[in-house]
Amino acid sequence: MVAEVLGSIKENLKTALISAKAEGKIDFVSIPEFVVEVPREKQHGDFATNAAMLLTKEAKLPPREIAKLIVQFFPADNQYVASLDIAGPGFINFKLNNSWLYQVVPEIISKRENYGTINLGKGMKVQVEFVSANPTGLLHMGNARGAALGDSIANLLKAAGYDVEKEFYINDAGNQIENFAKSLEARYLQLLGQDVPFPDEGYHGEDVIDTVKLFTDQFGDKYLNVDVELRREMLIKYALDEKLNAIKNVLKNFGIEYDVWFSEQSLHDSGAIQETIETLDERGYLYEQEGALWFKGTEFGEEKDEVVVRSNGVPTYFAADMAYHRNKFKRGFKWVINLWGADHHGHVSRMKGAVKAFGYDPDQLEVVIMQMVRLFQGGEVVRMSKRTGTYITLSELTEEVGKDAARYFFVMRSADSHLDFDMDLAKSQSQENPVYYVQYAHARISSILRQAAEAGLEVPSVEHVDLTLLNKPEEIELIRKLADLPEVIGGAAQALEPSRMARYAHELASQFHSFYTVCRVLGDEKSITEARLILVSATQTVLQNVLRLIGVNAPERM
RNA sequence: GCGCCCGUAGCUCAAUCGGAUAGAGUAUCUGACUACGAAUCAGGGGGUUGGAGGUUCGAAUCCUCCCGGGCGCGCCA
Repeated sequence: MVAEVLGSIKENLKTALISAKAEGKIDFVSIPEFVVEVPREKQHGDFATNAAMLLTKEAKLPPREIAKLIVQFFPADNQYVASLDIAGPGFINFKLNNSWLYQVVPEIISKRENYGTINLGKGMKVQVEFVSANPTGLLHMGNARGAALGDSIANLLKAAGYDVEKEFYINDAGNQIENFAKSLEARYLQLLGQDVPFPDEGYHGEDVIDTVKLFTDQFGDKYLNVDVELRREMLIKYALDEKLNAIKNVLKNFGIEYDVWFSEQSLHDSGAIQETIETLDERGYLYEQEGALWFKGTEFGEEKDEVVVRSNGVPTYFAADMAYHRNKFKRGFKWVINLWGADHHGHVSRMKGAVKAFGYDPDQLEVVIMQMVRLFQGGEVVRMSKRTGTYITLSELTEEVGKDAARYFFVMRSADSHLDFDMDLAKSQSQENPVYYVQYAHARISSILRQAAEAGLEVPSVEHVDLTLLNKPEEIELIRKLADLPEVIGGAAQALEPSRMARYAHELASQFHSFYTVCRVLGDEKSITEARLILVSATQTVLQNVLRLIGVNAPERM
């Protein structure tokens, strides 16, 4: 509905300018890309445009003069616009009549869980890859942030009409896997009473010992006196499987299901890496130096070239990553989105360089960089270190804080700001905790509808109710908020910013609470009760839709 | 040293393509529960947007320099 209103205003603004030009009042070649938006200040009307100011240079007239002309020539028959005002340096403010708002409510009631979706993506194939942690340990707070953000971004893009696939890239190859194998081996031998040193660069976490215990429960000392290679192979095979399953489970408990789990090792096995290297070589982007094979990153604006095959013949992680991204584009994704931690930001431009080398548009690859998470507990920073094993895992987070609060906290902040995660606040079941504010609004609504049902009052069907009875400021404002959802989803999807949805959820809840304080739903006048029941039901739907996008539950009681 | 991100109210953060008087939450102060859930609402105070220049009708936003914090800069991933 907002889209229709905006469209009609934009159209009429253009008509006004063209009419003014035809009358010789103003001269310009083309109409600039002006915006019609909701002003920050309510007193500036329902919508405002900067069109007049943008034309200043070209028309060689002061902005307020142009604004006067626009107002003068603005078609009088626009069904939504009640009045126009010129304000400030040359803004034109529109005041609307409320007719369009009363059309929003039935729209929500009829679309229900689909209200808010828009067809921005037109079915474009998009891939969102996130978390993609090494299967050598447990997921930590950083992974958790990536999980919450990535899943919400995927949900947003789906709601905006994209054809989305969620993918987890399993880093199950390379040096860290060998390192992991050595750690497992050391723990295994230690467990069997051997006095062997633990590798310096090994994985010190307790969970590695747990994994080896499980292995030993099953196989005992079967691999004590065998070839080192075989022992490591069996250990790593078992451990990767076990770790990956653990990761899948933890993410599932966090409300996240992937479409594809993609193994790095499979790129080695299938020859995809070799093929990628050959392709780059054929195109002349590789050269040999000091026994290694290098990618000419500098030809794509990089600071330096990168090794793709080491002098020992083993391809680097970068080689695998190139093959992986080539594979993504070969699968037909038109928009490839990666969520990376800030510690990987240095890889963005070289990955884009690689994409370009394959002949794809580097802009089709979009890397969302998220900054580090700092954990606070008892007002103090908790240092997290994988080496020493002192870190909060995602499963501990889910258990202690709960999925809803945790996901809300991660999504609440934009990805590129450092996140201070306050454990105590997230855990607290008090008014300080923002997630309850939103959920409480939903619980309140559920309670009203429950009591209405008990009293034999069902939510009536819209066509039999006079919605214009909803005319108090709190009611109008609430409907207004409900009307914004599609636009908010569109903006958040394009900007890849799920934090906007958390903010919207909070604003909507706030508007509902204000309404609730002023307007009694279950009252004496039947016609008003009916209209308000519909409004409340519509609000419930919108709250549910928004919370679903960010993976937070909408409880009926709390 | 070079590159990227960040610096906004006491604290945690917004501000969508450069727009109007920089907004929320929290903390603090004042007020509201004898009908739908007070995990709520209404209101007050709180700012040189790290600093200095510049660009223009207009800058938290863009440019230059400086200060402070984080993260990178490997034949690791």
